[in-house]
Amino acid sequence: MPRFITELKRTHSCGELTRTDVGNEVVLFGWVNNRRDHGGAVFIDLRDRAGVTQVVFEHGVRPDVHDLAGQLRLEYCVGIRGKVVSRGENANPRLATGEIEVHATDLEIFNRCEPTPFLVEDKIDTSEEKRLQYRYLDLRRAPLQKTLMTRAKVNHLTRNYFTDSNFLELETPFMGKYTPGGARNFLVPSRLNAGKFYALAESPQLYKQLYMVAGFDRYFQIVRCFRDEDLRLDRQPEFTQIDVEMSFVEQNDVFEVIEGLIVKLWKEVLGVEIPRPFLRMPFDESMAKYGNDKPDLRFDLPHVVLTDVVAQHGGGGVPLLKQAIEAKGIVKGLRVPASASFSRTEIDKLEEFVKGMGAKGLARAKVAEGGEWTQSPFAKTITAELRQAINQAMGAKPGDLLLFQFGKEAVVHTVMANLRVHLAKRMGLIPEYGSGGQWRFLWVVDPPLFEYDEESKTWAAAHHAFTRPRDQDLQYLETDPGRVYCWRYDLVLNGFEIGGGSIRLHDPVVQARVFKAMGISDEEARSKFGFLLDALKMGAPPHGGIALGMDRLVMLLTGAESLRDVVAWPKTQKGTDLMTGAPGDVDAKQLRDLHVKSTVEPGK
RNA sequence: GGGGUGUUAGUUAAGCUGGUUAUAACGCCGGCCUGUCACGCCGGAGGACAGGGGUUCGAGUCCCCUACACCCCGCCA
Repeated sequence: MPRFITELKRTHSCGELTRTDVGNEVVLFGWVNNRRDHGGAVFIDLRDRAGVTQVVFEHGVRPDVHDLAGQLRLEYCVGIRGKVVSRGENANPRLATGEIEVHATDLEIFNRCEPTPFLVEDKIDTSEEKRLQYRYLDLRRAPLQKTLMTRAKVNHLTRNYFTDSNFLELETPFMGKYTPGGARNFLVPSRLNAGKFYALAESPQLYKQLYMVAGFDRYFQIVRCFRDEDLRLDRQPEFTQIDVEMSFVEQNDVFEVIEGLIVKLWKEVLGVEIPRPFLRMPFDESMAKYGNDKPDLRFDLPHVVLTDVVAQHGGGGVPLLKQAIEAKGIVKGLRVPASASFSRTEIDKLEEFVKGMGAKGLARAKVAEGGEWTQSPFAKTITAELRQAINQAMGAKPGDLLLFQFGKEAVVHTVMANLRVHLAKRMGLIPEYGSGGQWRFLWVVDPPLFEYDEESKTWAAAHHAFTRPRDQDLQYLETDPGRVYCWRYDLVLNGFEIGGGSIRLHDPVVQARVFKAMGISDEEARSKFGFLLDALKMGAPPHGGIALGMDRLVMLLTGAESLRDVVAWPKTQKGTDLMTGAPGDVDAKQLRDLHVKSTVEPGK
């Protein structure tokens, strides 16, 4: 028998043989996806990343090969040689290669396989814990193989798109200087510099701006970023950004380039035409109507801000509302149409849901024929005037359910934003996972430059300190910082933030005023960002850019339920790698070399 | 730091108001079978019920704590 690999080279993948190959001799390599042993004939579904082909071993053809085939088990890695034969009447329409099969004349078992911890099949039937522990087996499954192939395609298309548009792919350091603010950094102790630490880059932000100063006026990079923050369904501690920066541009120029990329990706990957230009919405409108800056626009269910209405009526006889107004809180309502018909029990469940997010409760009212409220804690005390005003503001109709939140602005927004999405899923307006075939792209634009930090009683940069304020707002920089809006933008798709960026502040004079408004002294600014401030004084061009969350893009493109399904080797919610056991212990000598001493007691 | 869901053969699940030997399917092992494709048939092995503590005559089942996984709040400029 000739040797596989050295003498018998692979001629085809397991996904490409068709009728036209009938009669040809082929060599296939792959894994045993399934076996059906009939004694005199053994059927094997042979799988590689391209697909599955049925291979038949018949006793009458080659008794020795047939005997060996009898040893085959799931996930054995094998090579076969044989002849392509039409299956005629026995064709399997569920298989892409179902019209043919290969009658094997040679077989080599490259490697046997112990019983796997779970069956390698398309529709997985095991815990995510097991999948992550044996990730290389999980990755053998066709859905994940397709996802990673899509990911590779997105990489490829992105590189071509930017390269064709005269962008340069330039790299930036992962190990840099720790800069305060923003995401928590992973730290790397320096062996050569006792007591000093590198920080892993949370993004290439500063370096890409310095590329602009250096004159590389169109930059992009598909780059890994590191953030030591708690994980979520759409957040991993290391993730990939499509990072872009351009000189001599305004916001519209950035949108133009990015929309072009998105349209291309959706067309090439999904065959879907995305209309341009994308919708735009001011940040304040998004907060008011949806409670966050990443609204899912596949459904309506808007919030109604009732703060002013309630204030005008002095709380309308409801003590809780009065207190909320007096404490400078806000009041929001959400109208659930009568058609949704939530039962009392279901509404109580909604209340549990919102309490888990910091809500004190879930005030509700069912609207009766005459506009009266029933099943409501407010029904008895609220004045008819306020009730009517709220009904009118919310467009309430008989049978509708009105839900309310009031109190601290941030909590009300968060609770109502999550409630809105939760309701939409319960009402079947959007699926639990996936796009449902709807792609609602949105630019959220024009946010405030600062947000007030209750703890430190200071104005902090809502994003980063190098975002360009709107020219017409510069007059308020010293007197009323909350009125200063800026050239910042987020790209949102179906409730996910898939990108964000800004036009940068390249004017050193304005930069100094921004730092001052933030209560940052010149010395402090110098010590933290001196290199960038110097650079801005040396002919820095006007510039701006954006970073797209590459993993999230792929997650949405593939309909994956979580970022973990589009990252080949992801971490668990506690940031561990269940396959390798990282993070792990290191020995005392390593720590000594790094001038590091752990504060954790041994055994803890 | 907080709220929620879960953890029973290799895997997925069943196991009721606590009761004697903890079931099933797939996988695995042995045997039979030449047209299966969720192949079929016969036989077999395989379990510290996540860990610890408690209640009880008796705990997979009830209570408490811990660990791990997942979802969310905080956090993520």
